[in-house]
Amino acid sequence: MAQIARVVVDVATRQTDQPYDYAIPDSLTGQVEPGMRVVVPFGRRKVQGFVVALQAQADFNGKLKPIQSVMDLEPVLNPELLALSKWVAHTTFSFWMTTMQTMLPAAMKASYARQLIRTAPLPAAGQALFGDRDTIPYPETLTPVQAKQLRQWLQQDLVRLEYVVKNKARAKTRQGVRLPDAAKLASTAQTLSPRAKGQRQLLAGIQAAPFSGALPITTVAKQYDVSPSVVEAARTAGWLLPAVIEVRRNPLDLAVKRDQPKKLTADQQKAAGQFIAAVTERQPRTFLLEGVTGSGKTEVYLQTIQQALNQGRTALMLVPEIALTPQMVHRVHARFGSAVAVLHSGLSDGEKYDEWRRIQHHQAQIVVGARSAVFAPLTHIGVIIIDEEHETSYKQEDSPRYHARNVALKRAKTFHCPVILGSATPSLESRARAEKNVYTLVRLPERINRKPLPPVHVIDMRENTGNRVQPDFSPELLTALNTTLARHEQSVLLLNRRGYSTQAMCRNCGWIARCPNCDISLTVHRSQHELVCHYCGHKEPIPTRCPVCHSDKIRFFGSGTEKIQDQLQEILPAARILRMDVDTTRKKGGHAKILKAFGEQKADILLGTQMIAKGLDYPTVTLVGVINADTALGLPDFRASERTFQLLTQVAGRAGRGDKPGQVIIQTYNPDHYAIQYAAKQDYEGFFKREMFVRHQGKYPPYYYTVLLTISAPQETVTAQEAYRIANDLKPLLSPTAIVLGPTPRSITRINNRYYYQILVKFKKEPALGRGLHNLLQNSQSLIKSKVQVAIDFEPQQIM
DNA sequence: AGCACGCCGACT
DNA sequence: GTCGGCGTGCTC
Repeated sequence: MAQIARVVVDVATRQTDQPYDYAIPDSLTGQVEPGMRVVVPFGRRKVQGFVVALQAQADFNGKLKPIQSVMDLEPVLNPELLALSKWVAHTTFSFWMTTMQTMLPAAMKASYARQLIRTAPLPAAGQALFGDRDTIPYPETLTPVQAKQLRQWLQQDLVRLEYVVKNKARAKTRQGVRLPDAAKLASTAQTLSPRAKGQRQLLAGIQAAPFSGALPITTVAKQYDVSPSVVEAARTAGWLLPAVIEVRRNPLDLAVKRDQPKKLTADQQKAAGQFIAAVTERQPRTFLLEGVTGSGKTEVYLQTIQQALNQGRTALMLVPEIALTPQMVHRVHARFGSAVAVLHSGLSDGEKYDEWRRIQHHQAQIVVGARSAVFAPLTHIGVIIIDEEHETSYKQEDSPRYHARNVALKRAKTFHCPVILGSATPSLESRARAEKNVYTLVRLPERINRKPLPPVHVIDMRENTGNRVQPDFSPELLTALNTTLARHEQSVLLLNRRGYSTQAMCRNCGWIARCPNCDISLTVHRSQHELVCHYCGHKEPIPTRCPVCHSDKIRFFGSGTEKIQDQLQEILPAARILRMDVDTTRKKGGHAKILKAFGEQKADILLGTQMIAKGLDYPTVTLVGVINADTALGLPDFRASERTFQLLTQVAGRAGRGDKPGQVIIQTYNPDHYAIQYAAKQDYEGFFKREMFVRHQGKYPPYYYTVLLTISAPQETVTAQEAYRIANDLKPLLSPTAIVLGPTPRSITRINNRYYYQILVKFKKEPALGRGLHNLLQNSQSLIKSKVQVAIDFEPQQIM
């Protein structure tokens, strides 16, 4: 008989990252299962914990405390997810508790409260504190005098301190009614006042055609053609019984018009055929679907999903957050209706919780969502699709630093199902695996409409710099913008830099506005009348005089989207310009709103950061302009070329999707750079070969694995010291083929008054490294007192 | 993460 | 003497 529960507690630290044994009290026998949340005493407090196993015997040699209560009626993590959470924790060097919480909707994260309970009469000061209540929330602020008093009362047992674990997750409910038994209903006819006309009508209606179960008041009113207040009255009178109804907060418009599978082109058919066979035969294979923009990947996905459903299986489809547009969601929804659950950041916590529950209760067989949807509680998965697989947003940047692609591959192995990775510009890692036949390469080389890709002009911005009236616009781009405008067609302009200006500088003495907390200059946000730090969020007013030399010659350098918008408006006064960046899309739905306005042709030019490059599919766009293709190229990251190529290729694909021919203009100071050259030719395979050579030379992925250690502390000397110590501890663990770069200060060494140093390890095969890194974290406890933090990132996406 | 325990300097 | 400063170590 299992009397012991092993519980991982909600205290995310290295020391407590392990299961603790708890006794299952008699009152809870049979109610505790692995994967359930429980409330347990931990030290003096009460905390939430996850039951990870049941045992007959305790591992712990001491007195066990009992579980206080069980938070769930059924496990929130099924055995597959429980095992997966452990695997993710281990492979990403994060806490088990954290990975389990990551799998659940935010609404299920516990919140904690302390409360004071009066157990005996208190002196006057206590009366003031408690008033006429015996239980009060723990006061937010206490004066030293109050604190001292409270301590005394606690010691004298006049007051008790209690810890409460709160479960935030609540299904949304509505007031409803259900029917009493037939006899009661029949007797009501006599007791009802003759003047209660409405209630009589309702009663007659119900007797003629009774409803079953519980229905919302409004539904009943509508069904029997009475006013809701009549139903309300019937409930108050007691002949309709009150009921609480769980309603689904509804993120999808359920009244969507259903569509049918489309006829596939020969290429699509060939691809879909392979996927469908793999789904049917339950092969745990990974496909890399390399398809140019507009080649109809989505239709292939949808038909593959259909096959999974036909087989009685479920399907998981991951899409980058930014591409999870209403258009995209609508498409899947139109095909599969209410079998689809959508998980993305646009939903409220409550909505996410509801969607999650629908999946858990098998009411949804298809999940479409961003990164974290990879943990959706689906069972019997028949296929996993990752669209735009090269997107860096599939890697979570903070702990747990998991890559959705790796998690998907792991789950696919468990479920014996295929994974389809789709992209027009696959990541080098994936494309290289296809080269080695680890993945099966499938190509969709042509656009569905057979339209050629639009011509791309690369403009050398080094020429005629001095002569240009508008330093940010080449004559070619201006002409194209003008003619497009004249033809009443739409343009998309990409500038990967938000704000107004990247620098505010004094022309007299050279002073530059810098962030007080970070080693970076402040960005000018003119509409906000502020200087903003894009790293820590620090804000200050724009100075009118130089704080050093007091001159008024403060000038702004480096153009951001705000400034370009101003300039553009000046050059093209007639143009209606929409700006889309983090600043204009911060509000919920802001993103969709701008896209909708542009789609309805309420603007001529859409100017924005890289978010405009993804998922935007408007046939009316005939001009795509890239104002500065070099922003990403200059970064000290080995993926700079890959990023640039992907971004340019993607944004170029936005032009000429309709009947009218499109064109693309790329402005650059590096016109000869291969990333720009291959992007202009839309030649992925060419770029792949060239970049593979570069990576081989530099000993970078996909030829080598990478692990990035980031060491940070409030003092730079401490940070450097610890970084060197860690590097020295690490080196003896490695074989001679491994390469250790650093420690080096990060390019922005100080952010939010913490200094960052990093160590990059490149290796091919290091069996001892994983263990070594885990030990390192284990021992890093000693670093806590000097406020040193160590973060380990396996296969980092950002190396800066 | 909290919280207790414990060991030292500054006060009612 | 004791109150409270924070350094150290534990929580089944």
